[in-house]
Amino acid sequence: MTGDPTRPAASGPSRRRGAVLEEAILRAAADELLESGYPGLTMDRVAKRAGTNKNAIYRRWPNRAALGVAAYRRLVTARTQPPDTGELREDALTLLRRINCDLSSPEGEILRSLLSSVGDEPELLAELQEQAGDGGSAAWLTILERAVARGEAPPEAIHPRVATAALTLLRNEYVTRGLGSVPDSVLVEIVDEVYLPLIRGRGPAEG
Amino acid sequence: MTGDPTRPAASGPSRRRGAVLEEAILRAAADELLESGYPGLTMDRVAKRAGTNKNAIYRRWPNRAALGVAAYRRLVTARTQPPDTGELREDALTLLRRINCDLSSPEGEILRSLLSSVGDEPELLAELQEQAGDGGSAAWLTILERAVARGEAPPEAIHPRVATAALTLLRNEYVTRGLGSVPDSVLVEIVDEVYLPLIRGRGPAEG
DNA sequence: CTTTTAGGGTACGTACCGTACCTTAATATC
DNA sequence: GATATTAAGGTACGGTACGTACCCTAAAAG
Repeated sequence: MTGDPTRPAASGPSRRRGAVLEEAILRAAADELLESGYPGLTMDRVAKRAGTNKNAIYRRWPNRAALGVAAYRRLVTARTQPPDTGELREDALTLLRRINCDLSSPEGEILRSLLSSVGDEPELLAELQEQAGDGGSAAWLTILERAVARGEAPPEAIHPRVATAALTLLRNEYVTRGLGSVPDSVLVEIVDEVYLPLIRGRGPAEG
Repeated sequence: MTGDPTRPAASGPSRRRGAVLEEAILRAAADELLESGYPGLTMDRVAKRAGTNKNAIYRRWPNRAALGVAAYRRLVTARTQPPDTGELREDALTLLRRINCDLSSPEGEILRSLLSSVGDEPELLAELQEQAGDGGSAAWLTILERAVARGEAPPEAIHPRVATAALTLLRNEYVTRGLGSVPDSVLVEIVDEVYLPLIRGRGPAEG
């Protein structure tokens, strides 16, 4: 095990600098995140894995939490494209299933542990939320707007808090139940018993 | 500063045992929680504050998280009695304001940090949830049932996930926004834009 | 070629968890 | 009342990890 693909085959003392080194550190940190989760992410191991030392890390990120957030960003590249099935119920379910899948994946667990560990650093928290939770907010508004255009939902339904209500309830399941993924029946229940009735209830009040 | 009110004025070597010592430890841990929050709760400091040593603690609780949960229990004694204003909207707002108050209190912050730190220990998590979040679930069902009895809400509205939807949205605000309390306008919005429309929408579908 | 910048190596200081070991006081048992 | 047992006190330790300091050296800038 002498060949380290991340370094140019130590023929001579080739020392990485700047962006190259930064990338190597982030790669190492992201790999550690995947293997051990955020609680298992240690500065020493990241430094070792990146083939550098803690100095280089602390020159770029002030502490472990900041590195964790930065490394997590490398893991989540996919942007959530809103589905378009022609029916609001199907759109909502699809979106919810997708998010459930994301949240129950290893990356999702990492995200959750990160979220819980940076609660006292608002900057990092905001950065995380930007990448994860609220990124989906736009998608929910989109499917709702399409439903309105089809006449499937009243225009009064278009409201950020309403649009993302299903997402919020799903997130709550994760907070409440701890580990593992949320069963599909719960997703269906959220859509049929809460989300759709809510949309309906925001229409013009019946006599 | 020689007088320590928690110990009988070291006249002779009076050694506390059993329940007395346990209470002293829990008091010390609860005080530390209030002063420094859960992240600042350390076994050494609790031992010192209780006038004992870590041995006595570890003989009772297996680790720091368990002690934290046990100590938190000492801080939350009040049980949530459901309001009864005669109107669903007022009941919901009152309940929501009460919970907002609880969550934004120092105890609420402790609860949140605890919740985030014991995510991997399902037993402790369940114990915490029992004391805090789901304790309110019954209250929400109660005010909803009363509204149904008054003819203010359709009987179909009685559903656990529906009843606690407002609570869930409020909790989400805390998770999303980090520190501080949630402004009252948000509570009103949750009730008027989500909770009440949801209740209405679960009535018999019009035309 | 010299100066500046930034990475490498390493050793610390500190904090904290959880454990081990022995001593000693308080209770239980005879 | 004497003795055995239980549990608390005191203390030191091993282990881990964060964050810092120092000095040396390679790479880039001038």
